[in-house]
Amino acid sequence: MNETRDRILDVALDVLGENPDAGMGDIASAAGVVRRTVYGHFPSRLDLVRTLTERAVTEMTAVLTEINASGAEADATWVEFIARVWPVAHRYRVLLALRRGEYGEAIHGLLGPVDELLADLVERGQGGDVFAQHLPAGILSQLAYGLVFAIADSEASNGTRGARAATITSLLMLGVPEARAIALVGDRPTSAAVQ
Amino acid sequence: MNETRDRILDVALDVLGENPDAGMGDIASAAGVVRRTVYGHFPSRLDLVRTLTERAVTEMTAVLTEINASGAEADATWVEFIARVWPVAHRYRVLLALRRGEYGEAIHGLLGPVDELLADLVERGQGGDVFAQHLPAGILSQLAYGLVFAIADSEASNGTRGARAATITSLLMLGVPEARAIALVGDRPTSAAVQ
DNA sequence: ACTTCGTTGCACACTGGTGTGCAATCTACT
DNA sequence: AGTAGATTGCACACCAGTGTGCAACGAAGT
Repeated sequence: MNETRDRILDVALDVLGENPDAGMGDIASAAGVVRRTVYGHFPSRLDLVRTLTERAVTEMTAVLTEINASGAEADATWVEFIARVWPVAHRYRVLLALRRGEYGEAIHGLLGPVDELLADLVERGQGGDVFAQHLPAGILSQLAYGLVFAIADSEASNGTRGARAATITSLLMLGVPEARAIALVGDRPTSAAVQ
Repeated sequence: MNETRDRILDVALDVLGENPDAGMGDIASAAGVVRRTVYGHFPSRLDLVRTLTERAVTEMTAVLTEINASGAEADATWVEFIARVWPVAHRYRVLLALRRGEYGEAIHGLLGPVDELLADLVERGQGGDVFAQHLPAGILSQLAYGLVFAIADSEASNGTRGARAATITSLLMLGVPEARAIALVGDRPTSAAVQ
């Protein structure tokens, strides 16, 4: 029923992913629809972006709270999180870009819950001497998942290679020793399947 | 003689740093000058941005080639580089934002030499088993100095604290063990002066 | 006083994007 | 056939930013 609306949302994620400054017209034609139609579903550009963001936040918080409840060590939890989020990270990478710029304020607000969950996780890791403590949890968590999205963006994201690279790199940055990091990702069925 | 021109450049770095989408008008009034005057010095917005970038590239390549010639170990060289570049990193953080967006192509091209020098350094470190090898040198170097600028941006950059944090964090990400990383920055007179 | 040069203050044309209004059309369902 | 809802095709007003043209102004140096 809302098939057009959904298609617009999907396509918008792609188009904005390639160029965060793309206009409603670009999105419309990419969705095989006329500009006017897009405005029929989303009264303003901000509405579109906001909906997109809400979607992403919902998905991510769901994954995060679920994994967090498993009670595993912080670094293992982090690995699990990246593995689960990775398939959509590339699609949602636009959010990082959107956070600066016109709608920065709005996006930032919506992303709040995710930020909090991640900061809590990192703080837990720091408390257990699993993560490094040279930076406050709030900042370190931002940098770490910013890094993950940056890798997802950098076209080194071919297949599962990117996921492994992103996981290891972010773990290193969080202060996990290289040997432990490799052991952690090595444990994972996902990466075991690679080559 | 070119005192106005210089002031415009300085101020433009500030203004664009806070909002990469700021217009010529914003820059002009921030420089205490009329929009028309800015166009007198820089025929187009791109000219302004390009000049700014060239400035940054010149400074950075100078520092990098000088330090690189000292022949120290790759990780020590990296530490030295961050320490030397840090004072201006916050001012030049715009470049990272500017790299995406309208003039991305042009900026990216100008930044080429810096990218190469950094990639070479990281590659050298990887060859000597000083840096991790889970990612190609080109990408790893980009991520590492992107990280430095990100920290410079995140207002955790109060005083010399930020420099220390940025150095340690980037070293960790490059695969340097925490103990070694701390020893390296601990050696530096700059960070020794902190607290 | 005269000239030069940078600066100013308009006015202007142009572009590209946003958001709206409305009648016409198409499609699906009954 | 008839109706409802979504989609289309235009036209429009509007805004913000860019870049230009030109006459006037002001301070410096000669």
